[in-house]
Amino acid sequence: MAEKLQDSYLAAHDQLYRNLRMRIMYGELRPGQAMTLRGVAEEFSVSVTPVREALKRLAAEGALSISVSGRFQTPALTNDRIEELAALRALIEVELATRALPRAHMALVERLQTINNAISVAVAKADAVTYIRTNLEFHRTLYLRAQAPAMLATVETVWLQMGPTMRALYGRLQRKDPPMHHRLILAALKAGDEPGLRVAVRADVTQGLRMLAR
Amino acid sequence: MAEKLQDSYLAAHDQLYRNLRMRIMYGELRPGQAMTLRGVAEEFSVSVTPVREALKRLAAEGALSISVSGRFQTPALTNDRIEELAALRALIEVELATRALPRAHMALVERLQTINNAISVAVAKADAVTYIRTNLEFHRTLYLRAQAPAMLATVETVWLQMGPTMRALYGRLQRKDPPMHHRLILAALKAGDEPGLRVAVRADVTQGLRMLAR
DNA sequence: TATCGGCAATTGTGATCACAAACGCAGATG
DNA sequence: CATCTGCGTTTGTGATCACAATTGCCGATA
Repeated sequence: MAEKLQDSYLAAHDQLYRNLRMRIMYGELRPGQAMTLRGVAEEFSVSVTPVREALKRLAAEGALSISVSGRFQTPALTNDRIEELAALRALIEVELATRALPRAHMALVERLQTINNAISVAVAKADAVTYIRTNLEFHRTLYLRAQAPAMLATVETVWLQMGPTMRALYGRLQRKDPPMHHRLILAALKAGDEPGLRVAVRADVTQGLRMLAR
Repeated sequence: MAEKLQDSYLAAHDQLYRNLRMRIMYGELRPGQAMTLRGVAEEFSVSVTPVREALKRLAAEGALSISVSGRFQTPALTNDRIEELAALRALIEVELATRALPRAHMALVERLQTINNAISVAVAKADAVTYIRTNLEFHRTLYLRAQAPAMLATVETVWLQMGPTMRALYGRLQRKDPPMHHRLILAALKAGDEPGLRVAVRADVTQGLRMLAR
């Protein structure tokens, strides 16, 4: 195999996948944005073969939609689908937070508070991409403690599908308030309050949905 | 594009994907079973290019695992991961059933009963593959009524990951009892009993987990 | 008999090419 | 001014090839 295993070398298609995945999940691409095999191939100076694998993989995860003729573009979600994805987030993330709670020590809460400060800065600067990235980092850091890799992978797929739409929503809303629900989450973590944690996580995840129903 | 759109022609890699996906989800492959690009290519009389796309896609969905050197094989799940996947099933399928309940009319219940009879036949014949397929068909038929395609797709991915393991489990257990929990589900559907439905679905989904903790 | 070393076969990766279908813009037509 | 018709360009698909790394088997050695 051409895949060098020494150190942490990654195959070309895997580098492409990770790079594009970040772009999509963190809202750097608008909904409906088209991508072509040769376009991406030229941008990354590779042939179309690894690009095809990366785009197909992203499409399989719902990060890209494929037109009937096979063209790739970021998905433009309907309101119904947004509601569904938000409900999935609520279901899974409440469970992940619950599983993380007994393992959440002070060091974790402090790390979360640091991330929370970064979120506040991003909000103040109205930097949508940084806001989305740090916000997801907050959630991921908490859920990593749940020791539930399959659940985390599933919810990350949901985040991925919502990426372009979240960018469009947050960019439109221009919210100015710091992350209120995150403070509730931190308080519940410190107090070991499981019911309170579940309510706080559910509220945080569902919050974005409310401003959709404008 | 080489993709003919007339009628319902599918690209070669898509045919491969669907075929292999069925094999895996319905337990026709054992855990840890290896697959090679050239092996599959020869079996389906195509080149390695479409095979690579199909296998990569399945790997992205967790239906196949990739070794450090890039080889493909069906996943051999740890007990922890099985517990996680069962918990995901419980979370999502309870929600899907709840959403399907208000739309579940008599015709649907009758279709479910027909499928249930087929399940009993498969159990009596100790046909693990048919049992798994018809059992999932029972669940899918119910959940289709929920009008929640993203949730259904997510839970199908979970089914996919558990396919080979379920085959190994059911093959070992040789259960003889007809689907008890399914009768409870049907009764709750007929009665419009949402709490009862949620309990029945959760029990049905978690049931397989218990015989794992032998 | 068990273990190690080495070589041949196997395997995944990425580049390149031909091909057919869809796209998109320009020009003709009403 | 709006709509349709062509035609060149763009795009995804699948086959093939060279390559490098892994695998696995066979024989040598202790």
